[in-house]
Amino acid sequence: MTIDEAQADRLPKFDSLQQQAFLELWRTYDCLKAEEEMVFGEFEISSQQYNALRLLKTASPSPLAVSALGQRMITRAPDMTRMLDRLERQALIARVRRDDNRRVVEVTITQAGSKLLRRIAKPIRACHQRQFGHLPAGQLMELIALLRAARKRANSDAR
Amino acid sequence: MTIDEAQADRLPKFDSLQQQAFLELWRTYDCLKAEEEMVFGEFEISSQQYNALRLLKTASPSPLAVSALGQRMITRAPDMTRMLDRLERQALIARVRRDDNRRVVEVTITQAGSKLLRRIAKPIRACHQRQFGHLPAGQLMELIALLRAARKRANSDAR
DNA sequence: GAAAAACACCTGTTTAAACGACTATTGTCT
DNA sequence: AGACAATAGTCGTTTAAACAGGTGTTTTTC
Repeated sequence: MTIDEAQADRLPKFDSLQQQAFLELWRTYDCLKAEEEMVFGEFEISSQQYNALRLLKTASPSPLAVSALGQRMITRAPDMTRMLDRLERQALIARVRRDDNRRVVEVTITQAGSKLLRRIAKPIRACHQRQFGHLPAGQLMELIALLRAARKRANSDAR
Repeated sequence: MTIDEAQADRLPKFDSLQQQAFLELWRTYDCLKAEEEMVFGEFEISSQQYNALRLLKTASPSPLAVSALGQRMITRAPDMTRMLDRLERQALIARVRRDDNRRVVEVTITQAGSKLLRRIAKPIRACHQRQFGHLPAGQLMELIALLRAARKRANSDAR
């Protein structure tokens, strides 16, 4: 082992501020996500699926093409098909192939889907309330602004 | 459909601040995570595995029991065994069953593991620099503080 | 107007996550 | 000492994520 390696070997006890920020983001997200997923779990749905249903609900009564839906998802889903398969199996969405362009499949939320969304709304709101309710509105807005600012660069040149 | 349901049907265009905060957290995390995973991908490792290696490095030269390692992971891993299997297959860690308590398996990072950690250090630092470098230190510290504050409740009564 | 390119989605396959049940070892209680 | 409970890790199985390649459809190009 060279002297350089020996030096590099002792990792800094405190990471850079940037690294620390990422770790805190990770930890916090993970913590809150776990709680959220427990709520979704009771309704036999994943947060991704919930996200998709919400997007469909917002679009309704218009349908959304699979690709359009995919682009709007928060977490990029490389396999929309099978995710929609699962939602369809639960009768929460419906798919129809468009007639004037038979390549695209249009997705709509069903009544059952809307109903599920309504049933899940309150528990989810309560969950977020538990998570962030103890922070005053000013701090929340600040947090939101900072998170947006952090993403701004990433959105502009990367991705 | 009842009148109540019809009302509940139109979801609010703007969610509660709490919900908005969670969404921003999700989006930001997802965005940054994706970039980080590309870096890890070049080294054929996942962020979870990196996390484990770092913990082992911090403990070294002492070993860490599987359970101790599991508890320190950021994202709770319900299957340490197979994750360690993969690291062991890459010769990045070593496992030895403890003699005075043959139930526990002690894990140590190998030389190859340390070396990988050293090689990956710079690209990762650069990644976080790209992600957060454009924010002034004051804002970063504020972000860190807010993220910690958000977690505080979740840590105290839940989990 | 036929061939090639582009598009939108689907499918096959490999890999890892998740959940429980299971094995081996140690500690506790009478 | 022997039964019972607790602990530490492993393994089996189901389910979903990821990636690449494939199919049918439309648009473009010559």
